[in-house]
Amino acid sequence: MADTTEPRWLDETQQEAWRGLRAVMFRAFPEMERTLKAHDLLAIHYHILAVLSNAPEQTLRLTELADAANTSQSRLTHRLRVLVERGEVAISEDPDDRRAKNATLTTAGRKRLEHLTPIHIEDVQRLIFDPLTPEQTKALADAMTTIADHLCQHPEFLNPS
Amino acid sequence: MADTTEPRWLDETQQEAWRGLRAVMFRAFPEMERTLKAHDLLAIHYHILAVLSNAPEQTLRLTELADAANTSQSRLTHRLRVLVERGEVAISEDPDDRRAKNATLTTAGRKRLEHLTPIHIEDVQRLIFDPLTPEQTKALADAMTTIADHLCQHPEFLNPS
DNA sequence: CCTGATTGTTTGACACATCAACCACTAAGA
DNA sequence: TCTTAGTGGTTGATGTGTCAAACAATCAGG
Repeated sequence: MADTTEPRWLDETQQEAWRGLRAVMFRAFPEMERTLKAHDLLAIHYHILAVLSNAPEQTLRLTELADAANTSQSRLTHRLRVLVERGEVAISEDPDDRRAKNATLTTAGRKRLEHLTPIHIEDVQRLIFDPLTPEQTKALADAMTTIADHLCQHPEFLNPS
Repeated sequence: MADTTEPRWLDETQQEAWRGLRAVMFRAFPEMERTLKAHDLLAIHYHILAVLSNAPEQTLRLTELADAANTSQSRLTHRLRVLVERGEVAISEDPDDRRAKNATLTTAGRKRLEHLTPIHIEDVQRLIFDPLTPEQTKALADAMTTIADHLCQHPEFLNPS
């Protein structure tokens, strides 16, 4: 049966915000991806390395890694293969739960990350933050954090997941 | 030769903003895509229809359409095929420039869009705007517009393009 | 008019993302 | 300890995005 409630149309401000978000999403992110690709890495590869480097012992359970890298487990498995083959990440069985595995950043992985980080950060500054005043940056952080928290705290909002 | 200038590290606020942007990018957008997919449409298909519906005569040159939909021409060609097959978009040769083609929204396409828009808008509200105060929304629009303008006005910032 | 450069669009090969189905293991209840 | 449900992770088929290369039409110079 059809939903007869009136659609919640976007107001002027929301339309602006939404247009801008899409432009950033579909222009800035692919651009960063291209830069990383020139160094034989996908953005997701980079983020896997980055997330691991911030983890205690440089190690994370795969499920946590997938979550922290904003990706699905299946995608993580697929992309991780390359990093393991290159010796930049090592996988080990978890002693406490034999279903689980842990991923650890290797020395080679760390080296790779340290080399790439300045390059990637420069893209982020150039494409995202350069045009913003400090006040705009602060406001952006505030809004994005609010949205992100809402997304993560209400996973039931997401479809099959 | 190595670049010896110090990398422009992200400060605390920038890191927050960047983390949030990535979370939204990699959680909210795919979620919207899933909703549209349940209606046999990719997000890009939806946006093609939406952009056309706002164009004068519901018609746009393919290059302009690609730009307005934040996508590459090649991707546009590929995805347009489906919409043309379904009779939701019509392609016609441009009389003035025989290289060019124009895309027009058909009645069927318009119907399709009108049906889908409330569904998609609801996702946008739910996943993006619901947790924000009007002030946060305004600030978000301001920041995103600034970034997006900067991106579009400096296409030379983008790689091969 | 030629010529070369540029613009508008299409094509095909390949790599990647997605999803559902799957296997292995753990946990909770009877 | 059997059973069933749930969790952690992997797999493979399928469709999509990307890129470089192509093509055709126009434009600018000589």
